[in-house]
Amino acid sequence: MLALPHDPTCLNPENRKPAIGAFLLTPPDFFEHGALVSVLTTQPLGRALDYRAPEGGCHLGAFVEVPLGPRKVLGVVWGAGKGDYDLAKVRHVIRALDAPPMRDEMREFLTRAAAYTLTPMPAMLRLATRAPGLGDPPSMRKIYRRGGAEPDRMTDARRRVLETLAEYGDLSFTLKELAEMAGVTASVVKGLVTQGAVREEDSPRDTPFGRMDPDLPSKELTADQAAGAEALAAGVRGETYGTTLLRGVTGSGKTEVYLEAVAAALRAGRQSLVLLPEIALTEQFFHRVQERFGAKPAEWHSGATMTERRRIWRMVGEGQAGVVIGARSALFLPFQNLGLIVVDEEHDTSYKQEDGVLYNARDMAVLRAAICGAQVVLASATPSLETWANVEAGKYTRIDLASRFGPAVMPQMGAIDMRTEGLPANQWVSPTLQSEVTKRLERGEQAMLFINRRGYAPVTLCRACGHQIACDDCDARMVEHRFLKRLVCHQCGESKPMPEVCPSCEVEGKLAPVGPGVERLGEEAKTLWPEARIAVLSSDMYGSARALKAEIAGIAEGGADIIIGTQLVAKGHNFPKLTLVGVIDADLGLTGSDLRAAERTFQLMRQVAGRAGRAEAPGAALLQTYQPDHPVIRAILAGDEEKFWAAEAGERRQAGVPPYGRMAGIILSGSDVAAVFDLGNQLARQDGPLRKIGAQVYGPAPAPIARVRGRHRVRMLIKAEKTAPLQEAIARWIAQVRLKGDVRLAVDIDPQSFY
DNA sequence: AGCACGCCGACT
DNA sequence: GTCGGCGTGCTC
Repeated sequence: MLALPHDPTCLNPENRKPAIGAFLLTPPDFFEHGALVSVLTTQPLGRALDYRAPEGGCHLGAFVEVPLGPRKVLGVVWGAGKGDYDLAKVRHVIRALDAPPMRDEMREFLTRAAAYTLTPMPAMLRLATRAPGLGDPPSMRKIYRRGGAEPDRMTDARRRVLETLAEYGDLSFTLKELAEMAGVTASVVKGLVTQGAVREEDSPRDTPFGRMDPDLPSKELTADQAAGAEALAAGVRGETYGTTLLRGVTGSGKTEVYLEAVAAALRAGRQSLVLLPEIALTEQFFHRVQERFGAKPAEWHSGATMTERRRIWRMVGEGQAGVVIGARSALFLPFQNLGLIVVDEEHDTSYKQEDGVLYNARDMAVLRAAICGAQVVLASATPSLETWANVEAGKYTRIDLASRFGPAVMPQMGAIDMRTEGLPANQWVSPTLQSEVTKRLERGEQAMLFINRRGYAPVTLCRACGHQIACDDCDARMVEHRFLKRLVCHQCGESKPMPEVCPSCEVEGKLAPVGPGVERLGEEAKTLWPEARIAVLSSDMYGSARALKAEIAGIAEGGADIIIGTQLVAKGHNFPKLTLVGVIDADLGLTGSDLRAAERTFQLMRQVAGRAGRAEAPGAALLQTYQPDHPVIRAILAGDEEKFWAAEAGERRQAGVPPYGRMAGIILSGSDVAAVFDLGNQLARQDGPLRKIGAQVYGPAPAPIARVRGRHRVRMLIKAEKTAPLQEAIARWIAQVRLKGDVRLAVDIDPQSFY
């Protein structure tokens, strides 16, 4: 059976069997010149190809350049050649690249991750070779150190240069650095080079990361935190696989605690990876890490430059980067000696999304750690039900952190029953919420209004003919963004200017916004509190992530009285002066048939509410709802998390859905609706391989957004028992059909949302 | 993924 | 008659 990230019993290194492919058993680790090797390329070929080892031979796992037709492509030596191809046609590897070979554990990780997510191996390999300039020789620069000779004539300037070099012993400098430190011009140094008193050398531009010192004084930990930190550190010292849920609300010191696990890994000489959702990769966070360890960690994220990426990839691979802080793709860096993976905000749904390959970084972190004998820390204030269930099942251990400020940090929760508020049309702040906000403003405190909808209004309706403006390429309504003066499609990002006349009936001046968005709420707030400083925070209103983060920092320091924000305000930012959070539409997300809706709403509400209040200024959270008796709303109000999870777990167990059953989503897409549905129906008819494992197929049905970027989308859903070998069955099932034309088929194992 | 080969429509 | 559409197949 396949090792499943949700099932650590399969991941125990002791009962782990060599997983996929017999070549992993005992392949030779070096191939002499001319020997047959099997090379996996990043081209979508579906299998590895045989080549002959290059002059000088190559190691197992070596990164190589191979000829493929008229082209040269990147590949990895995956094992001994199979010899099943006409030997006369087998070509030679062009060269082995100047990079440490891929380790066995990385090849095993990629193989098992590919099998789990049903991803073709070449696509998987691409994730692990995303280093720019992998094939290039290391980039060089000139450095200067003391040479053997003495200068013919000693001058003041020359003496200063030689003294500087003597003072710093065996350190070396660039020309600019040395000249600056000695207070001379570059020509003085050049003169000494000619004399042989200073030596000019080539040195790799990619330099190791600064040594992280685990023994610098850490922040003082409470007894509770210290105990948690020690438990995590003990796990790391054990040098075996294990996963721990580290649970604690904002302000409980989660970060300090897991940084002690990082310290333990550093002391043991092992590397650590801290995964954060992209949005949480803030300057502030890096400062904390630098403060704790006295040096900058490697930062791997989408905004990193080519030079930074190349340096990190190389240094991680040479073991010269002790701590990497990164977004999900950092999981595929070539760690040599990984001892710890922290997944912060483990419940965050952005860990699961596509960059070509559909995988959940949290689950892949567990898989990777299990393979290389590392510890995993899953940190969250509001863990996912999967993690909660794994704790209940005894697969993960659990550490709870109490708040530093005592239990009072969770704000007082209340519902505002919108059925009795008598709110006029086109207004969304109820009188009750309005007066509560006014109270905070009078006390000089901050209030936040939360609405999880970007833009001005979600729907633009023609009052003359009833037409709703939709995207030309998608079956989605376009959202007015008054800030941008445009209509935007939230599916494909397409936008167009706000029209004057209805595109359907061409009547002028009858287009009307319907429903609230964050911008419209901002407008309402301005009329309700004309004196207040109001900040509207939405990801699309700032040119760059940096600008947004700067804005948030300004607001946190008191730059606004009322904060109006979308989901992004719920993530990781502290607003110390904030004492009231008003949730405009707590019901949003409760409707629909998405099984995870309750979980997501619960987590989001807890997070937003968690922004309000500190020990010295207790907070309150008010939920505007039309369904105050809805079980999820009641659970949120009661603040009884354990009860909520237990109830939610019960319902999912009953329904046989994750994490108590297994699911997979199939997305078929193409420009011709009929062709896409034909394929779906054909798959539904030929469900033998799925029936054999007791799995059921639902669909085909149009996807929630049935057309995106001009491509029609059809969804199918597969449900199976937890122990069923789902991936193998799906692989056999889809192998029965051939894709014609531009029809595409994607498999989504453990989908985040399923309709 | 690329690139070549190959078999049917509208043009100099 | 040929130029060119993109369906099918191959790359060690």
